Amino acid sequence: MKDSKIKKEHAKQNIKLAVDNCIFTIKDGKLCVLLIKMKDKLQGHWALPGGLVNNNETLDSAAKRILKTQTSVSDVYLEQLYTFGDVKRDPFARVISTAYFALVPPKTNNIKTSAKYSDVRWIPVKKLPGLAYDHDKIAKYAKQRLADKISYTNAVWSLLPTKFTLTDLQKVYEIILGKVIDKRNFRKKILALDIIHPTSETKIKGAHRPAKLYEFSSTKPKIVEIV
Amino acid sequence: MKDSKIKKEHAKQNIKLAVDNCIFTIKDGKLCVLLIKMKDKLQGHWALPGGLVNNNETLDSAAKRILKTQTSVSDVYLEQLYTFGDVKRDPFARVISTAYFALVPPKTNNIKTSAKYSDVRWIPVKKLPGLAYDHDKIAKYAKQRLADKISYTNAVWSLLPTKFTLTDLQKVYEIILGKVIDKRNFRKKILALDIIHPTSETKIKGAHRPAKLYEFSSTKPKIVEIV
DNA sequence: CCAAAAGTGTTAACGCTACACCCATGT
DNA sequence: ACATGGGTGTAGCGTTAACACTTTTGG
Repeated sequence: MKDSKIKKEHAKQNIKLAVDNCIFTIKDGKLCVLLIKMKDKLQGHWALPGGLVNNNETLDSAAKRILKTQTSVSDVYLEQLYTFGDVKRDPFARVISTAYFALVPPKTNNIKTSAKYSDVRWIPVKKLPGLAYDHDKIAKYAKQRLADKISYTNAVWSLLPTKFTLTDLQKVYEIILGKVIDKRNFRKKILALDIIHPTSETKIKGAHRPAKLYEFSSTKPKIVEIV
Repeated sequence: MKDSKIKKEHAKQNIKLAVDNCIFTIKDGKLCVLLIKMKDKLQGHWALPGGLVNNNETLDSAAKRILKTQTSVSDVYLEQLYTFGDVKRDPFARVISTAYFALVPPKTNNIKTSAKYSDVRWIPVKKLPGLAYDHDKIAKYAKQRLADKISYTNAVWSLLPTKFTLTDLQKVYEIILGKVIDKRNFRKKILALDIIHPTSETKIKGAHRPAKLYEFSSTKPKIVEIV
């Protein structure tokens, strides 16, 4: 009895290590997550793009490599989110997964399926299908982190094109935080922070006054109180 | 050439998964970290208590088990910190480690070395020796998280005995944040938050007015703006 | 009576919130 | 001229930061 317990504790570790990426963008005024559709096991299910870590790469580079291989998305700033270690999170094997998340600008539409999956798509977070493994949990966690993050950093820059109007910017905040924001207060605050500045260009769209286009002064990560 | 690369990528994953715990307390007015002194490999070096995850346990329970086994510390709320995945962080093998951190009250002095290590001790963070592996990095990260955490939650309760004076409480904040705080403003703010309440007891210590003893109204995690 | 820490209020500056109208454009 | 979204200011309120003296005790 005692022996078997000791034996169990000292059994050779047989755990696989994976990363999963939760990538957000804003598309058609909606917050979307990048999902892949699975082929073999769990066929037809949607999941976050993820995979096993190679022996000779860091976690960060594994996340980057897997994202690129599975979806063709590259050059994004991936940030580690959390490591999910429940014993049964993967029904086929013991796999622990470190989740990463990132924000990409809306133009990132050059997503491509790899041979390993049957589809890649941006899915609105409000219409997420049930995801494979514990990816629902990961996505929920990531969404919360996103809301926190844009509230106290300038991270929102990576969800916008290089030039944008103040209304565009405000909409991003409203979509992610899920609430309406007062236009005058928002502008006052964001301009006072000195993280964006106007360009000489304007955006003409429809029968109304053209909007001034702004750009971010710096895309270096910066802590600021925004909302 | 191309073949060897593909082979490498598809090589069987051979990575071990560990947890490391960064446990804080306040001792003699100093912020301290719980360290173990190593016996075999890296003999004589200090390190955070850590070890490999078992096949049939979650990450959280691994952290708890390892902390108890190596130091006899139990019943603490461990929170996941970050997962460190550099390729060379462990010079002997490829080991990825998920770090946890926790705060314990100063009375936790019943720490005991296990046979596997030669010592366990509370070491002031200001006097940390160079630690084994990448544990310096982990400890630094944990210290930052601690400062953040006590600033916007009631987590500080787990660093104090059940009854404490307002001066005790203020000292904890000053030690962790590394700055002096105005006594009147601090008291006003902390009392307005309604997370502590006075008891009928006082603490008499030395030739001066006795201090009222307080307790926490709740030890449930709670988000509050403190400093 | 002296030393040592406990305890206690007020004021000024700042930031946040709420709120409504005119502007520039295309049709 | 009208419809549409762009753009702007202010007043009241609450929060924060700065600041110094009295109280209670033991020796």
